[in-house]
Amino acid sequence: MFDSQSTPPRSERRDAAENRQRILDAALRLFEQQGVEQVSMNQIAAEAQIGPGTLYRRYRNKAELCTDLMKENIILLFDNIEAYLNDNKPEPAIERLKGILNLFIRFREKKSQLLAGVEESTTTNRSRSRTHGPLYLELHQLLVDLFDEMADSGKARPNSVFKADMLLMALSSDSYSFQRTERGYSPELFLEQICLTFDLNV
Amino acid sequence: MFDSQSTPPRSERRDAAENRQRILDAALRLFEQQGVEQVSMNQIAAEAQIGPGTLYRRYRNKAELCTDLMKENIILLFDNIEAYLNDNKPEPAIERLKGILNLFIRFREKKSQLLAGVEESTTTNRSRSRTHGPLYLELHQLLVDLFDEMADSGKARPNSVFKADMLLMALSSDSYSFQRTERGYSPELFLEQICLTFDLNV
DNA sequence: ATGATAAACGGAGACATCTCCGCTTGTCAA
DNA sequence: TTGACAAGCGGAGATGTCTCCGTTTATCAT
Repeated sequence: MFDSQSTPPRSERRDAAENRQRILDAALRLFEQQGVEQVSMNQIAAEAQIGPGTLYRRYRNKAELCTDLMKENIILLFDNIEAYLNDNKPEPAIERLKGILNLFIRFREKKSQLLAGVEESTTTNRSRSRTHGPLYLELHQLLVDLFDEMADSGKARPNSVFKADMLLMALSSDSYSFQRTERGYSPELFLEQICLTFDLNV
Repeated sequence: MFDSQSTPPRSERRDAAENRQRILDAALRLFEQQGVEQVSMNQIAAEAQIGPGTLYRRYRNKAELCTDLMKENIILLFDNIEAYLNDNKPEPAIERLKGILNLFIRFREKKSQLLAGVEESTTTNRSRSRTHGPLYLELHQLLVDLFDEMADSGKARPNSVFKADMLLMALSSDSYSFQRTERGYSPELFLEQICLTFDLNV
């Protein structure tokens, strides 16, 4: 699912592989020192001792780089979710949904900076990086399935795709960090409010 | 409410006023020709025949410039809303809320480009232009009041401030244009889905 | 009028994004 | 091996954002 660029069709050239690693190392180093936000593509190229062109050949923007850096963590997140879902099969869909939201919010807390980097969408970028990344798509599908399951044994069915879109919007870096910092919500209170607002209660 | 920079404390210098007009004219011209997105601050400065420094002195970024260009339209929007609220005092709060959402969506349709410009928030910009502009704040207050009114005569009360934040998030340029273009919703269907999702029904 | 003063100007320049294209280098078939 | 060639490299440069600061200019009290 997430190996689309780490395992290209036919073997990566040796020098290219080395540069990839240099980039990843350099980025991680700089991100730790100065914060994701503050580091420019230029700096990363310099730190990795490659030209800007080489960097941009591989990653069209910082968001893609961050996504690559997060790959492992994203896989872990989905492993967690899968395990959670397996352990809680008998729970009602709504309960499992809450569980997933909880896992995602913890994930967001732990990796807030890089995750913000992943979702960063400079208006200049033609493609909607946020909504088209694997993280979004995968989560979206998960939510849609749960909403559909809830609707099956329920009454009226709001369009699950739309509902999932709105929920992910509400959980976006932008929204979440606004609520955390400006409105002063804790992760727990935030989740509670989300449940109230999106009608996710027993 | 919106005259904070068009009527400064003590009279604007004559040359400054002239430049302001040159900027506004130039921006409008270029925006029409090439689309808001495509026009750079540089181009605007050149077209207005002023230095970049002069442009940035007045508008810290394109979003501020767009806000200024939208001032009249924003005032008109709120006039419309006020009129609507006056004409529909007896309607239940939920009905009035829908009316407002409808007005806002029409507004968004009519001025989509400039409005996207207003909400543009390059991640580099420290200040959250979207959530701190007068448009957001005013709308937010309106929504909060209506939610509070609904809660008065209702049962449980989700935090109105939070709910309003989420609703505005859902109505943001990002979210709206995604639903319009990628999900293929018409303005009417979008509104309907919003009502379903946020539990705004008779 | 005129001079003091603060506001406004403008453009050089620091730094960022992103592309283009000639050069280099790994790879694989022969 | 080796040679052809696609893949990869790199840095100059186009364009953009945004700031700094020496210079100009409008305004107002005198």
